[in-house]
This record gives sequence, C-alpha cells and structure tokens, in this order.
Amino acid sequence: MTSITEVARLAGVSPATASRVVSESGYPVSAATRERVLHAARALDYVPNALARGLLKSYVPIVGVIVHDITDPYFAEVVRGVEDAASPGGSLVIICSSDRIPERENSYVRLLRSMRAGIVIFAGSGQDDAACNEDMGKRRAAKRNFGAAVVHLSPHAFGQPEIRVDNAGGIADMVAALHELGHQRIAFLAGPTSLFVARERLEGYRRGLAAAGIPFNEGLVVRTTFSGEGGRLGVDRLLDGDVPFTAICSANDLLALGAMQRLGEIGINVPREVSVAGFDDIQTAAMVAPSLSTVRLPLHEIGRLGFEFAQRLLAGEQPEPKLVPTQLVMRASTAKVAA
Amino acid sequence: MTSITEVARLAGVSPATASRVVSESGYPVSAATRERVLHAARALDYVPNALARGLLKSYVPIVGVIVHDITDPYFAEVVRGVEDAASPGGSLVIICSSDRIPERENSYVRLLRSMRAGIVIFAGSGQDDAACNEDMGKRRAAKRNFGAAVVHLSPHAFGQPEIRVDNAGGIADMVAALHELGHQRIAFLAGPTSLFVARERLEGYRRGLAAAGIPFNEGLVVRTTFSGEGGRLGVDRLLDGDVPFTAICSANDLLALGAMQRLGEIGINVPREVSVAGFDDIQTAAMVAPSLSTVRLPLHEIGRLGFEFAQRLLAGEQPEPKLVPTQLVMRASTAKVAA
DNA sequence: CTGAAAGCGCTTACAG
DNA sequence: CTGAAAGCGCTTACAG
Repeated sequence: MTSITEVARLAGVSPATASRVVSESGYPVSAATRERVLHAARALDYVPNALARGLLKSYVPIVGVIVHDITDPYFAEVVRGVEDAASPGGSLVIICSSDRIPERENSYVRLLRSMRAGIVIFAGSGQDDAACNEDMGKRRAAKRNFGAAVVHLSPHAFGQPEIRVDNAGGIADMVAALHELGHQRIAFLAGPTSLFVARERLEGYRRGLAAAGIPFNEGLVVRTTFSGEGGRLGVDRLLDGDVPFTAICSANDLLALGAMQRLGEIGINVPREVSVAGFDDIQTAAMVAPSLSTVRLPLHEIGRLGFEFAQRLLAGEQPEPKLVPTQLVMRASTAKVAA
Repeated sequence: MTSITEVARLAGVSPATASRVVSESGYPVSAATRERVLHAARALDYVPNALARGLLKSYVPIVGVIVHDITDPYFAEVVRGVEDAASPGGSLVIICSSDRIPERENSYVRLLRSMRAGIVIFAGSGQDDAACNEDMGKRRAAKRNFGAAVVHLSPHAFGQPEIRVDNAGGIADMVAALHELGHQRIAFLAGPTSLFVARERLEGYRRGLAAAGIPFNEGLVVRTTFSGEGGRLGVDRLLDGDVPFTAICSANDLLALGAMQRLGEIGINVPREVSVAGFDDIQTAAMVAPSLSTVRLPLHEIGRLGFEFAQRLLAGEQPEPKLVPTQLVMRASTAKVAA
C-alpha cells in the first residue's frame, strides 16, 4: 500500500508538505504544490494509514458500542443511530455484545482500549448484582486512565446516563391510557428487575396505578427475562395465579410479543379479551397482527445523540445531559375493556 | 497510558525483552525475567497499543462486516455469528450499514482500508445494476492492493460466495411442502429481484412449481422490497389481481410477516384461508401468532464460518468454499388447503 | 537468553 | 511557504 512518502516523491515535495495537504491540516501550502500533491495521491490511490495517525494522536476515530446483544432489535436500532452519526465524519463503529456478562464487558473494554478507540458508548442498562458491581468498580478505575470519551445511554450503577429517557413516565402514560380504556386489572410483565432500567419501568407501573387510583397487587407482576420467551412464561404465570386481569402492560416489546403469541395459542383473543401493551417500539411492533400498542423510544435518535455527546466530550466541551421524550403509540393490541 | 518502555524499565529489562514476553511471541525468555515483566505489566495495568503493533504487521485484528442494514434481523444474526467467532481471539467487529448504496459501500471499504482491517466480510447480496457494477469494478480493483482477506456470504456480481446457501433448493423445498398440504395455487413474494439472492429464490420457486407439476403464472409473483411493507403491498397486489391463491410463499421472513399482518387486517384468516411461508427464520418468525413456517438458514453459523474462512485466508491457506444446509421449519402459519 | 538499533507511516514543532 | 528531524509504541532481525 502506498505511503505518504511515495506520494511526496511523485509530487516532488517533502513528506511534511504532502502530509499537510492530504490531512487537510489547514496549514498554508501554495496552490500549485497542493495541486501536485493531490494529483499524486489520486494517481497512487493513496489511503492514509489511520494506525500511524492514531499513534500520534493517541486515539483513533473508532466508537465502541457495548450492547447486551446486537440481535435484540432494541440495540440494533440504537447502534444504527450511532453509526449514522459517526460515519459521515469517518468514524467506524465496533459492536460489542456482552450478553450482560461483566467479564465479557471488561474484555471488550480492554480490547477497545488496546485499539485506542476514541469513544466508548454503553448502550445497555447496568445491573444490580454484587459480582457485577465489583467488576464495574475495577472497570471504572481502568476507564479513568483510558483516554476515551465514555457515554451511557441507560441507567447504571454510578449515576444518571448522559442520554436519558423517562422510563417511569413512559410506563405511567401507558397505564393511564389503559385505565382510560376502562381497564382496572392491569398486569405487568416486569422483565429482569436486576436491571436498573427494568426497575425504573416497574416504578412507572406503580406510579401509573397510583395516579389511576388502582391498588398495587404483587400477584399481577411477573419477573422474567427481556425476551419473547419471558412474555410467554409471564402469561402462563398470570393465568396460573388467582388474580384476574383484562390488560397486560409490559416492560418491553419483546415481552409483549411473546405474551400475544401465548395468548393466541391458548385461544384468548387480543385485544377483545385481553389488551396487551409493549414498550420501546421496535420495528417489529408495527409489523405483527394485531399491531402492538407501545411507548415509542426514539432509539435511533438516542444512538445519534450518544455519539454527538461523546464527540463534544472529545472536543473538550462539557455538554448538558439530555432527556429524550417518549411517545404513546396506541395501535391494535389494546381496546376498551369488554363490558 | 503506560507503554512497553515503562514496563521494561520497572522490570529492569530492555523493551525488546518486555515485548517478547507480553506479546507471547514464543521467543525464549528466562522464567525469572518473564515473571518480572509480567509482574510489572500487571502493576502498571499495561495494555499493548494495537495501533503500534498494527503499524508493523500492516494490519490490525479488526473485521469489517458490510451489511445492508444492521437493523434487519437477518444481518444482526449474521453479525452476531461473526462476533462470536472473532471475539475469543481478540478481533473486533466493525459494522457497516450500506443501505445497498454503492457509494456508501465504497466509502466504508475505504475507511476499513485506512484502518488496515485484516478482514472484510460482505454479508449482503450483490445487486445487478449498471451504476452499481461499475462501482463494484473499481472497488474490486482497489481491493486487490488492499491486504485484507475478503469473504462474501451471499451471491454477488463476481462469482460464487465463499460461504454459500442453497437458496433455490430451500424455496423449492417449501413449495414442495405447500404442495404436500394440497396447495396448487401458490403465490410468491419475490422481493427485489435486482438482488442476486432474490433471483436465486425466485428460481427456486419456479423449480419447486415444476417439480410439483404446477404451471408458473407471472400473475402470482409480486416484486417489492425485502420488508414488512413489501409484504403488505404484495398482499394488496395479489388481491387486486385476478388469479386466486391459497398459499403465499415468500422470499424472506419480513415479507411473510407483512403479508400476515395485512391479511389479518383484511379479515383473511391465516392459515385457515391462506397459508403463509417465509424464508430465513429470523428470531421474530417464531415469536408471532400464528408462528411462521419458514426455511431456516443458519445465520449465526454463516457469520461464524465467514470469519473462520477469512482467518484461514489470512494464514495463507486456501480453504474450500462451503455450502451450508437449509432446513424446512413448518409452524402454525401453514395448513392443509381448505376443502 | 538479552539488548541496541532500525523502522512501520505519519505529524508537528523548529528552522529557514 | 517548505523541509529536515524527532518521535508516537511497538517488533524483529542482528549481535553478543
């Protein structure tokens, strides 16, 4: 591969001068010289070596995004947002699926550090778990002497994320909407409440209930994983329990999708007999039948904002943390409670 | 950040010796010295600079995966397969969503080249399109003097992919299965037939029809995009046409999902009145109601195999191209034709 | 087994 | 406006 030295030789200038023009440094170079260098670079199909450049700058235009699983549509959309913000400026996105295993997360952070990635974005929620927090502690310490700009897109053990969404408010809105439709017995698929984000959503459920004047009933809350399987399981548990319900509110869309499927199998009609609501508004939510009522999170936008926040951090600015709005999206999976 | 020089100093050895132990070069170093170096590295929380190392080796353990859109579950699963194969060895995965725009694809290849990525995997299908092929030609030329190992996971303009699936055979199997259920009038949602992969699947449809002794009818084929919206549109077109049908076979799952949704809205029961089948077996396929009959592609495995193939290429081997099997998965969206 | 030296490709003060 | 020189952090022949 051609180097700047060869470009310089062909253009008949020093490497320093060639560097000044190809790197668009803004350093003064005569128009004629500039032209000759550009011409030589084109002729040689010169592509600057980002490694050499990064060695000087001590970081490289790479953003690592740590997600729970890129296969989860929630994270795929966030990552796409990061990518769309990053690529116009020539930054590349590295995806790191941790499966929420602290050890994997640490190993990715280490790899990112060895690559001198300029930005690290933690997209997923933190977890309240002893082993995990210990690891986190070490990781944070490591981060301190890791030059990268670090941004969080979801609640974690150490303070508020830089890009934040009102999880509790969003769920409370959905509970209010269901109450508006006449529902009084609203179950909640809470997901894994060891995750901070799931806790915020459970809190939103309680808050929504309180606002509607409905007493909280632990028998209507099911804790599982954030997955379709978790939703199916949730329906079975709810049905096994002795507390009747006319609506199921879910802490995320995957849970709601699984619940709808299970209800369908059992022969319970959605929304006629039971209303089902999700949270997140992943693309699939609009694609199923009946289409899923949910709370829209601007996932793509969250990714984009996360990248922009980090960019500004890298530029030495002190950007304000941002709260992004949620939006209620009522579709076909919810209806007035049966008379 | 600490460098090898500092580690060497603390251990009281030369940088060369320190390098030999931390890089696990296999070069002989006395046990005592090794121990001192390792201890110093640990004490200093030393993380080797991959950029400096890459500058010497002329490439870096990064694999770029070019996909159409990471938000498409098909690609998310393939990328996860690549990631799971790459991360144990310390390789990082860069995701590049091209939206099938040749210009974006080229710009990503250029960026990957500037970063000296060791491996580039083209996960998506190529496109038969004049402008695109011209660009492809240039890209190929550029690739020749780009040291990276290049692997394709889907058909493209220039020969067979290294990791291949029998698209035509898979669709033909599904057509046979539908025929087995008594269906004679089988429509086909073909997707974007400018994509080579969609062409292979359309060819499979014709082949399956021929094997079943059913005449091909162009009025039963609808070409759209590979998306839920495309599936909805397909149903409308089919209903507008004058050719009756009892089953819809689709070139991918997204089309099938959209079709099911639209049929539900119109009040046509799946599978009682119309059977619907997909292709790919993305995770959502098993999560909807009724669950989608489809042809399973081992997406995760394809990604993994793609990475392993590239690794061997990088090691100077000449691995054999691989054909991965498809598998018919009959679920609840297909049934015997109504009597 | 150990170390001094050169060099990967770039950028950036420093001189002119 | 231009160039010579040093140096980013590592590895690898080459000597010993």
